[in-house]
This record gives sequence, C-alpha cells and structure tokens, in this order.
Amino acid sequence: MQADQILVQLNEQQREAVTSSGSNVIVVAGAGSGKTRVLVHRIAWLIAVEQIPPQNIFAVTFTNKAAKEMSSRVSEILGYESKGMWIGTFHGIAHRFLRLHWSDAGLDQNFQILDADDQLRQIKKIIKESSFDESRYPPKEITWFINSQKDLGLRPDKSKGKKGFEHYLGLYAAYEKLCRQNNLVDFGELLLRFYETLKNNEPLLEHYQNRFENILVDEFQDTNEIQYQIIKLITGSEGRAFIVGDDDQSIYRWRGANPDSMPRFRNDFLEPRSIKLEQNYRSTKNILNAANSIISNNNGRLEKNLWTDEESGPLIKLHQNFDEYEEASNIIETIESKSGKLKLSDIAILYRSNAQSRVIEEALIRRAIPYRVYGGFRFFDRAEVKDALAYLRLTQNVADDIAFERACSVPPKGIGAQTMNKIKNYARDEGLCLYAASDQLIQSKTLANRATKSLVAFLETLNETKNLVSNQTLEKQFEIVIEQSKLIPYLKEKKTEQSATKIDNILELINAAHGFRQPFEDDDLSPMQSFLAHAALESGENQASEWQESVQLMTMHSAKGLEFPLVFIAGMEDGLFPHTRSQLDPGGLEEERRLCYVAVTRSMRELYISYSSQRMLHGSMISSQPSRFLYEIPNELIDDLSTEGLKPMPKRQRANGGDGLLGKLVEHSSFGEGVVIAVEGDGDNKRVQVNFQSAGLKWLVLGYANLKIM
DNA sequence: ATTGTGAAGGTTTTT
DNA sequence: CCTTCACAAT
Repeated sequence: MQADQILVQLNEQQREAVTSSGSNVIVVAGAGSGKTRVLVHRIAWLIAVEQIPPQNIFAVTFTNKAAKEMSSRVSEILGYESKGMWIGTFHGIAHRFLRLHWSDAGLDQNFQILDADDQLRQIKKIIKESSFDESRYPPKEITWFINSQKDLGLRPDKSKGKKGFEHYLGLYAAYEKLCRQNNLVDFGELLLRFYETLKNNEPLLEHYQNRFENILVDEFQDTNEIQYQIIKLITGSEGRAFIVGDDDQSIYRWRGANPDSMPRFRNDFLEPRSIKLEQNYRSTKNILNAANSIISNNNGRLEKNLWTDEESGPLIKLHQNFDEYEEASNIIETIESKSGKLKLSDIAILYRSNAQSRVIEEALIRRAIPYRVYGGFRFFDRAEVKDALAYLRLTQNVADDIAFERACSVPPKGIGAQTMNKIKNYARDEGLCLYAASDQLIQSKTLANRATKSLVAFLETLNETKNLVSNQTLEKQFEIVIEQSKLIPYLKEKKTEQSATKIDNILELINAAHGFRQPFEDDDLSPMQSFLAHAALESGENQASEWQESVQLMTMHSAKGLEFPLVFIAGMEDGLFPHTRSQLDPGGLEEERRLCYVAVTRSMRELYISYSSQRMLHGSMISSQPSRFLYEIPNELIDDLSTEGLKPMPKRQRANGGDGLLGKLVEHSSFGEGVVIAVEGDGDNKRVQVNFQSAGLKWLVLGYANLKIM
C-alpha cells in the first residue's frame, strides 16, 4: 500500500487531514463532505505509511453501524483485516475494557449489562421497596435523572440533584447499591466505570496512554461529558487525538451531548490543528441550498460554508395530505412510479418518531413492496428473545440473577411470585445468588412441597442443559438451550396471534448464532459469552434480515451518516416535527432544526417532504399545521404538489382563554405553544383532542368531553 | 400458581 | 392507540 494510493481520491483539505502530522487535529466536516472517508483513510495512512501498529489505534464512533462500516472500509483499503485495533462505539469499547480489567474495575468477572428495559424494571422495584409513591417519583424520570448524572460523571455522593430533584438522590444511591450487589452494569455505568478505572489506576492509565498514541473520534459533536473526559484522559499529553465532527449535526443533546464539545476541544487539547471540509459530494445544489437555508436559522454555529459542484437537480417535492394514511399511500405511489429507475435500497423513508412507521409499513405490505425498518423494536429487546437469552445466559453463569428470575417465570413452571420472593429474601439475607439460595432452600425443605418440587426440576434442567451444551458449536448450543427451555412448545400452546412471530424470532436466534463471527478481540471469552455480550449492546439488526432489495425505513436520528438517492420525509408537521416536547426548553427547537438539517442532507438527489392535516395520535385525531421548518426553505426550491399549496405560516400565540369551547372549562394549563385543556361533558368521558383553529390559535387541546370532532 | 379481564396511564430521539 | 398493572376467577 503506497501513500499516493491512499490519497488519490481525496481533495486538498481531505489530504491535509489524512496526512496531518501535528499533535491534535479537529476536522470540521459538513454533511456529505467525506467525513467517514477521511477517518478511514487516516487510519489506513497511519498503518500503511506511518507504520503505526494497529493495536496503537483507538477509533470510536457512536453507532454500531458506523463502527462496522469504518472497520470494513479500513480493511478494504488496506487489502487485509488489521487486527488489534480498538474500533467501536464508546459503549462497546468501554465494555471490552471492563471485560479485560473487571478486577481493577471492581466488578465480578461475569458482570451483566442492564439494558434500558431492565434498568427501568430495577428502578421501579427500588421505588416500590422504598415505599415511595410512583406518581411523585415517576420511574422514567428517575431513570433519566440517574443516567444524566452518570453521563456527567457524577456518583450519588457528588451529584447535587438540582432544585426539585434532591429527593431523587436517595434512589440513585439505592439503585447503585442494587447494581453493585447484583453485578449489574447499565449503559451509563459502562462509560463511567471505564473512566474511573483508568483515572484511578496509574499503571493502567499509563499503559493505555502509551498504547493508544492515536485516538480517532467520529461525530465528536455528540460526545457527552463523560465521553469527552474519556477521550481527554486516554489522549493524555503524548497522544494524538484526531476528531471529526459537525456542530450542525449535533442531535443528541437530550442524551447529554455537549454542544460545546467542538470549541472546547480547541482549548483543552494541545495545539489543535483545525481543518474544514466544506465541499459536499453528496447532494444536488437544490438539496444543499434548502439545508443551508434551514440551518442558517440557528445561532452560534461554527463558521462553515458548505458548497457543491453538483447540478441543481430536481426541486424538492412537497405533498400535503389529508391524514397519515393518505400520506403513506402517496409515498408508496411515488415509489411505484420510480420502479425500474431506482433500486429499492436507494430509497429511504424518514420520520421523527418510531411510531410513525406502522402506517407506512401497512401501506408497503399492501403493495407488496419489500422494506426494512431500522431501530424501533430492537431484536434483542423483544420479550421472547430475552426469555431465550436468559436460558443461554444461565448456561454461562448460574449466578445471573436477572436471567434466573426470568427463566423461572417463563414458561410457567410452578415457581410463582410467592416462591420467588422467598428465594430472593433468603438470597439477600445470606448474600447468595438466587441459584444458590434456591439450592439451599431445597435442602432445608423450607418451601412448600409443590414449590420445592418445581424448583428441583428447574435446577436439574439447568444443570442438564449446562452439561449438554459443553463442547458443542455455538449453533448447536443454541438449539439445545432453546429445546431445553421449552419456550417454543409453550408459545405454540398459547396460540395467540403473535405466537408464530415470537417463535420465528426465537428461531432467528439460532440463525444469528450461525452467522456470528466472534471478534478477534474477544478471544478470552467463550463464543457464547462473546455472543451474549454483543447482544446486549447491539440491536441485532444485522441478523434480523438481510440487506436485500428493500425500502429503508428509519427515524431521522438513525439516518445520520447515511445517504440515499431518494428520500422521503414524512410527518412534517408542527408538534410532531419539531416535536412538542422539544418546544419546552430553549435549545430544543434548535436541536430539532439540526435534525431537520440532517434529514434533508441525507438526500443525494430527490427529496419528497409530506405533511398531513390531521393525524391519529394516541387514539384520537388531532389536526395539525405544517412544520415551521418548511417555511425556512426558499420557495423557489419547492415544487408544491398539493392543490392548495402551502398556507402562509400560521400565527402562533399564547393561549388566553377558553372561548369557543363546546363544553365547560374545568382545567387549563400552558403547554409550550399550545394549551392543555380539560373540558367537561355529559357523555362518556372520552378523551378527545381538538385543534382550535376557529379561535385563530394554534392550540393543542386535550380534555375529557363528549365532543364530536368535525 | 396461572391466566384472563379491565382500567389506567403515557405518549421523541439511542447506546 | 398501545402497554402495563392490579385484581379476580380458575
């Protein structure tokens, strides 16, 4: 591999970045300006030209998709798979570190990762045990609080619980205790523990600082505090950090991403060299102009001027629809009209929230168009898959209490809540895992006869499974465990509508095992352990279905980093996008606008934007106005396909009363730019949502009434 | 102990 | 609208 081969396809700025020899580099890279390409070529440059051993490279991104893409492209350019590099998501890398240094990190060797669902469950449990009222301590809010503290790097003792949140601290502490006792690590903990372990262990830190002389970070604008500190720590004074990002594409502020990460880098890191990538290679002029025009409404951006050499291309098509069903069929109609000219996989349908996919999916199914949904339900988050995983986990570690409890209850095997409580109490008192506690309770015959019998049978099955599984291939192991779990006969028996799908999902696990390639860095783990570790951190999208020829459906968030010749943006309505929830805090709207910028710049050539006049939301119809972002696109770039055209931007005023209500006003509270109103009616206490256009207001009205919706 | 029912509650984005 | 939870009936 020669230097010029790596540089041949790069423009001047890209080359400058790739070959940079200074200490720290910040690349401000606009959408479609070859960000990933620069990173990939930089890594290849380091290995092939600078002769840096791959194990001295630490490259981190935010999504599994991006990480995979990066490592496969590096291999492609080098012509071989370079081993020893640490390349992955922050969470993936932290996890790997903790698996290697579990002892230094103060963990048991077989610690388990708590996913979002499990975490919420545990927190609910704590709230209950502390006999707090769930309404005063909403589990989701507590979870959010805990996670945000961890993102900031704060333990309960350091955490201050801002005004109104002081009483959450106790729960945070209790949750931590529970996690420690049960050897559980949640997503936030992965990062925090990684950081703390390095920070507090001089020799370890020195080792990794020396080892990783080259640190590369993608999507730097989305780093949160703890991630930023991790990068700073590992870089140390000797390392070189090469970071790439675009402040205009920062869309994870709600997850703790610090919008100042980019400017901050310039102050915190030694002699940073700044390189701008401003030429967009992806989109037509029209698309880019629209995107630039939208984002120009944000304040405090880094100076950047994105331009393109491409032709103007087609106008942006705008489609008004009556409701989301019409919207979906219009999209599908357009797709059909393009058939033959485009591959289906060149088409993406983007939306703000996962819930929007359902109606579109139904329409696609009706027309027999293959599609694929990213995100949303994660394969490994499905209940039946987690059930099966619980059995798999138990074969690796009987002390896995979460798995133990889960496996006890599904399929039902005569061990109910009563028995489980006794086991748990005993386990807690004696400091045992549930498995050991069960065993002792059996010996001491303290449980009811029937329960004891069931428990004996269950433990026997577990041990038998463990034996059967040893020395088998991964695939075979899965088959055995699934067989032993009797989950499939149980589901067959139930004969509910979803049974067949659930069974398919469980069987899909076997396929996943078949296709699983253990990463070389996991060679100290058994294949099963490796698989399970990855299952917790990945959505399982690569297994769920093949790429094949299909239309791609995903949220705008998931679309970041991807590009498509034809893009649909659906549900372009105020309240949905920008989302109502985002309008409550000041930075929220700007973040939504960046998301809009991301969505628009996914398109290489054709862009269809649609909105509906009304839409079903949580069971009732609401009417809605076109998104304010539509008015930020210059008119001459838009080809309006609807008969009426885009109405002038509706006035947005504060609510000031209840004129025009069809019922008696009983309650009324401000809700961002709308207002929440409860209306009393004499009918069947049905929840309705009406838009008060008649009052000239953009109001969202929620209430209880027997109103009829026109 | 398990299963079925109905009421209540919550509604964004992800590792 | 969908999910979750509590409680009653088996």
